[in-house]
Amino acid sequence: MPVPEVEPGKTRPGGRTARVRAAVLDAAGDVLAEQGFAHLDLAEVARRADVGKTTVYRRWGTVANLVADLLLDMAEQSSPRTETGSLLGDLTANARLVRRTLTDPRQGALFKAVIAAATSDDRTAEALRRFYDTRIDEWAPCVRQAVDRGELPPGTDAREVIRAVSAPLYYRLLVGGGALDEAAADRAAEAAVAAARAGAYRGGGDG
Amino acid sequence: MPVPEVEPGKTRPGGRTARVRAAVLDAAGDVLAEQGFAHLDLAEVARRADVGKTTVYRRWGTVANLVADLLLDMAEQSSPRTETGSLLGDLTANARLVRRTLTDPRQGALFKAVIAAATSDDRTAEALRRFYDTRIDEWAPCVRQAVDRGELPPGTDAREVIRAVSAPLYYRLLVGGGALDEAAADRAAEAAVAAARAGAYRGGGDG
DNA sequence: TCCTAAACGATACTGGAGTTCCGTTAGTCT
DNA sequence: AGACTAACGGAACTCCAGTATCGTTTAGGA
Repeated sequence: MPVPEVEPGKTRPGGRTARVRAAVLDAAGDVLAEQGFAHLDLAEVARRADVGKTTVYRRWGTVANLVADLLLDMAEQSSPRTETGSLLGDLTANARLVRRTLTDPRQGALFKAVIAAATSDDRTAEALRRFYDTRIDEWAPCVRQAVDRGELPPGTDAREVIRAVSAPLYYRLLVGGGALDEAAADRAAEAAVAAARAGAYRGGGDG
Repeated sequence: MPVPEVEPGKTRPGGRTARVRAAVLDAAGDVLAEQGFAHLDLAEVARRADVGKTTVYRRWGTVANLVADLLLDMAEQSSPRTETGSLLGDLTANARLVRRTLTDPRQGALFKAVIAAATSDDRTAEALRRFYDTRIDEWAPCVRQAVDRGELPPGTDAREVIRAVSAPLYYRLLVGGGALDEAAADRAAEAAVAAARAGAYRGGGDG
């Protein structure tokens, strides 16, 4: 792959360039959701996006790059966090949001595909890590508030608690083990709260 | 793909056939561990296994099939569970075993690859699910013993507790969020015990 | 030990993913 | 408005993963 001095789309990001990017990312999402990461080929994405095959190969080049860009695009659309006043309420809201996302036909398949891509490409893995860092940062404050209220022991690692809510849901999505229903989401939140109360997440990073 | 009436390797499983299977699975594991699921091609596996390319395509046909067979092979080698007498001790032992497996260069990469393959192929997903069912069944008894001892509330879903130990470790392996060190393993076990004590895993399936 | 055919493997072939070339379209700047 | 060139896109090409063919080896049974 001949590396261009400046990658396309940077010096003239407006108009057509932006339209092409949007169309390609949209089509890529569709294909990933329908067929999974393994059967994704850029030619088909180009066809669906009504865009020249050459363009897709020039701007993204590999499946991994395309997926990484898709992830970047997804990270920009943030869904606001709800505040219920109690830790269990907040984490349950988070767990249900995650569950709803993962069980949505398009989004769920997309996440599976993105995670699969990240297992064999370092740049995609990095993009994925950043995506979740952003998401987790949005929710961490509710844990810190709980610490301030005295619901949780001081020194509790807020981000670790948020991850603890998601972990069992992703586990079900990727390796199985029961339905990904609302009861599972509620249980994930409940378990995270119980573990945090018991001090299992003390001592980590930020408090 | 012309489906044969009887798939190769079933009517004459001895001698050469078995040697070929072992060599191919071994080579496949190496390639998966080194390059990941995305860049796996059967021709290279054949080359490494010192086996005809035709043979690999005839017996396995697709990457997903090969990975599923590899998984079947892995499921047969069971590592015995240790008994420490306390729930936290048992689950910590389990968490550390899982962590050691996932951080081992070959095994860890292999698990990543297998999970990635399962995201886009139903048969691989089914094989993966069975693999974990077996593993989890091996460890579930220690939770039931804890229930009998009165350490956990009656009605606790044993398999769900075991999954709760693994979930955060797999989450770290696949989507990131901190090092996969022994402290993380110990924390996973501690959190699972705390959540189980609080009754977060009551009401599920077997008790 | 000998026979049958299951399974292997070397070789040649094919289709399509990814690349290159070059002409066309249209964003951006003055 | 006009010039400049970034970015797009059609078409032809390359290369190799996956397939087909057919002869060779060897497992399993008599």
